[in-house]
Amino acid sequence: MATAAKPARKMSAAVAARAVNQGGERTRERILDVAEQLFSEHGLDGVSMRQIAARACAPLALANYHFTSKEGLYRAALQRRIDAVSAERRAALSKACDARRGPVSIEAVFEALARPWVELRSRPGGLAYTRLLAREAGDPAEGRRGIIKELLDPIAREFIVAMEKALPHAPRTRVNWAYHFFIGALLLILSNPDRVARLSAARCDVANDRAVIREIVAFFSAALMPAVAKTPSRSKA
Amino acid sequence: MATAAKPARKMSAAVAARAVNQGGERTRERILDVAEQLFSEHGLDGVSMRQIAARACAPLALANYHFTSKEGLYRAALQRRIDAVSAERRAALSKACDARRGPVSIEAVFEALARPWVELRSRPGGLAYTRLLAREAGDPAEGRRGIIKELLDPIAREFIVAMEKALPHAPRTRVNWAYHFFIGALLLILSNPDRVARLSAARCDVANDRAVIREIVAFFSAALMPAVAKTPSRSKA
DNA sequence: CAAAAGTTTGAACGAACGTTCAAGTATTTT
DNA sequence: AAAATACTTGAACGTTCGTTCAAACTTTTG
Repeated sequence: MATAAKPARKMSAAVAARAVNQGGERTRERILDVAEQLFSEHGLDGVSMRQIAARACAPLALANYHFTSKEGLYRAALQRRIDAVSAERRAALSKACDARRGPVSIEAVFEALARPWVELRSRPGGLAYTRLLAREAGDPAEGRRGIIKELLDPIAREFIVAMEKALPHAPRTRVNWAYHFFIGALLLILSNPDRVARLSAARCDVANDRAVIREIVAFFSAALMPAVAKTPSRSKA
Repeated sequence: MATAAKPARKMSAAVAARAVNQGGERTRERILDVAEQLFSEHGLDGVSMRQIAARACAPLALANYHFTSKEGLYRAALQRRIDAVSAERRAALSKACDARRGPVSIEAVFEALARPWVELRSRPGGLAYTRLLAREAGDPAEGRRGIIKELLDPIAREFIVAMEKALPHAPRTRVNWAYHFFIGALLLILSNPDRVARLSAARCDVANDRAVIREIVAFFSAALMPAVAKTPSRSKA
C-alpha cells in the first residue's frame, strides 16, 4: 500500500531527465526540503502536514500523494541524504584502515566518524538534516520507528570494529563505551549547539567545523591512547 | 494570570498536612506523575492533555485548572524534581572541592556531575524524569522555552568552574569542550539507552548504575589527565 | 453555622489535525 | 490520436486538539 503511490516509472532513458525535472519531481523535492527544515526544528509531532504544504507552496493532498502519510514523509526526509553521508564516512573509514602504514590510527577513525556530519552543516540544507537525524537518534521512541536501526546501525558496527582494530590492546568494553560517548557528544553539538555557545560563549567555537572536529577527535583519542603517545600540549605545564 | 490558579494557601500549620493530602494536592501529583511518564516517552507535542488526564483518572479540565496550560504542565513536570537533584549534585561537588586534601580531583567532579542523574533512574519515577529532562536538554527548540537555561545553566557553570579548578594547567578551551562532551555522552545514555544496548549488547551494561558511572568518569578523566599520571598500559607504544 | 476560598466535574467551544476522494491537467506509452 | 499513467488540485471527511465555562462539591475561614 505504501508503494502504490510511487511505482517505478517506465520510460526511455533519453527523455527521463526532462520528464523528471518538469514532472512532479521538483515539487516533491521542495516538499522534502521544507519537511526537513520543519521536522528538524519541531520534531515529528510538532509540525503539521498543512504547515509543510503551505511553506512548500503545494496543495496539502500532494504531500500525501507523494509520501502516503506523515510518517512516510518523515522517513523520506531522513532517507534522502543518508546514503551520501554514509558513503562519505565509509570512504574515510576504509582509507583510515587500508592505509599503507600498517596500524590503524584511532584519530583517523574518529575523524571519519565525525567529519562528514560536521561538515554537512555548511552545505545547503545540511544543518537542518543533521539536526533532524540527531533528534531522531536521541529520541527514546526511536526504536519504535526503527529508522535509526535501519539507516545507521550497520555503519555504527563497522566503526566499532575499526576502533577495536585501532586499539587492539584496549579492553573491548571500554572501546564500546567510547563509541557511544563519542556519538553522544557529537549528537549534542549537532542538535543543540546553542546551549554549548550559551555556556562557553567565546571559548567553544561550535560553529567552526575545523575546530569542532579537531577538539572532539583530539579529546576522545586522548582518552583511549596509551599515555606515552600523548602530546604534552602547549599549555604552561 | 499563570499564578491566579494556584494562590498560596493561608492556613494554620497544624491542619496543613491533612488538608494537603486530602485536598487537591494528591490528584495534582498524580497528574504530574502521568505527565512525567508520557512526556518523557513521546515529547511535549506527542501527548495530549486528554491522554494525561485519562491515565491519571482525572477530568480533563482539572489539569488546566492546576497548571493553566499544556506547557505549564510540562514546565511543572520538569521543575518538580530538579531542586532535589541539583542539591544532590551541589553537595557532591562541594564535597569534592572543599576536601581536606588540597587539590580538587577531576574524577570527583565528574562523579558529582553524573551520579545523581544516573542513580535517579532506579528511584520510582526517576527513569521517566531523566528521560524527560534529557529530551528537553537535547531539543534544538529548547532555547525558545528557556526551561533548561533557567533550571540547569547555573549549576552547569559551577561545574565548569570546578573542572577548571581541578585542572589548573589544562587549556580552558579544552575543559569547556570536555564538559559538553560529557553532558552529551550522559544525555545519550539517559535518553536512549536502547541503542547503546542494541549495538553493544552484553559489552555495555547500560542499566547498571555503578558500571555506567565508573566507565564515564574513568573515560573522561583519562582524556583530561596529564599524560604522566596515566597508567602506562601495555600497548604497542 | 454562614461566607469564602479552593477543588472537581461534565459539557461545550472553535480550531486544527491526518487522511481521503473525485475531478482535473499534464505527460508518456501504444 | 487514443489510451494509460503520472501528477495536481480544492473540498470534504471524521477525529482530536487545547482551552474555557458554569455549576457543583469540599474544605478553610470568620
